[in-house]
Amino acid sequence: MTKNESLVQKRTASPEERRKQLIDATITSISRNGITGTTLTTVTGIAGLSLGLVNFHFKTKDALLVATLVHLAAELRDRWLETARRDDLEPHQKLAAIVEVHFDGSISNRRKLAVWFAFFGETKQRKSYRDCIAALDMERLETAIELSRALIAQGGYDHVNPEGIGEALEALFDGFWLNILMYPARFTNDAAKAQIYAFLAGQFPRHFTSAGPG
Amino acid sequence: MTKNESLVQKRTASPEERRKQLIDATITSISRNGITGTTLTTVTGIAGLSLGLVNFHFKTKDALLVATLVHLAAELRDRWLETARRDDLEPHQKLAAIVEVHFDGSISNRRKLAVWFAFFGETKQRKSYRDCIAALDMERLETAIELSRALIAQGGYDHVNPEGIGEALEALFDGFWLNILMYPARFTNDAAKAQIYAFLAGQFPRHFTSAGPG
DNA sequence: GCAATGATTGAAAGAACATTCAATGGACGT
DNA sequence: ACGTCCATTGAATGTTCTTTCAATCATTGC
Repeated sequence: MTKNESLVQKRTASPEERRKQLIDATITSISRNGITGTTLTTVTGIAGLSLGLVNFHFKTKDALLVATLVHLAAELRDRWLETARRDDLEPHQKLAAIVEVHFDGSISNRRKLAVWFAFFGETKQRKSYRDCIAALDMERLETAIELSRALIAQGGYDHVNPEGIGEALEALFDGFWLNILMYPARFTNDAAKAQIYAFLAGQFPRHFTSAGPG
Repeated sequence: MTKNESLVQKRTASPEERRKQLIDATITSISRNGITGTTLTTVTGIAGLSLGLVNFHFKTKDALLVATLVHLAAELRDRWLETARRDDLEPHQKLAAIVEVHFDGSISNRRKLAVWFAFFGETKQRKSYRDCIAALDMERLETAIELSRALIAQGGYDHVNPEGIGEALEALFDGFWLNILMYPARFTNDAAKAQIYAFLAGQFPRHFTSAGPG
């Protein structure tokens, strides 16, 4: 009795729905068990689906992992590109918007960060992971360099090196992410933003204060 | 014939020697194959030893992995503590020395960085990894904060937050390491040092220039 | 030389895993 | 109501990997 507590989940769903559901379960599993401890059994267990479904919707386990990374990468890219493309913003406001996106709680939380670093750890080995992340990182790096160049022209910052700013921002994004993942009691999204603004204020004092875009 | 090209390796060696040799092979294997692709067969194959030896010198595979991380962590800690303890150096020189150690080629190379990030990716799961790294990171963070405090007192930097400097340095170390691992063509040890000095020059202009300690 | 001790080997056992697939079930059009 | 199509299930398969262990070998002390 009490057999059928239906409405919880329909037995069949569209492939897109199931794929999304399995990707979501993969994120949860990697954040809980690491990539080593993530098996098709843990993923389907979390999703409440049967073992065989992964190989039906994705061909292989590896394809599921790649799809998971692509999902996260696309989500992040969409979010920051959205603001970088607005033409009602000044360069320094766009730079600030990119910072805000990277430390927004919907992007920068331990569940998702655990997945990023799980893949970083495997990166040397898996070319497909590399390629997927590299394109996004380089696009972001080039964007930050362009915005820095515009700022240097605007503000007469003669001794500032735009490539250096871009590279330092990449390092700060990844570095704060890692520390937020590992030491959440000590490192928070707000503190990360504050430190990055302090860095930018040191380089572009007429456009940034330690509190944000000036 | 040509059976015995001896002198290459004695058949038996001291446990310490073998442990060191196996840890070294583990680093190589993780950097080549990732942590997922690292098996006792790949490790012993690289070391030129037989499969059973790992379980003789370490009890389990997991113990070998932990020992590998401990080895790297101890190496790094010894190196930077050595300079941080010297009493012939000024605070800003000690800070600079810590930066130099972290981006010295014997510490910051892709072979070893791959191992660090392989473990970071697994960190949430494996408590022993966490503990081993956390102690080192916090010790380094507190040291940087202390040095910043001394610098602030010396230089009259009223608006600088020492905790923030320490946290930003942690992020910059990890972030540049990750980018050196992933994009060695774009990110180098020298460029990382230059950017970190630029950051410090922004905060402590009377003690640092973009070229290093002033 | 000769035991005795400890290191080394590799085959075998046992566990965990990805993948396959034949059988089942449900939704939807007619 | 019925048939078709596709999603779903989970037992079975075959592979890979860690761990064990009995046999072998080298070294060291006597």
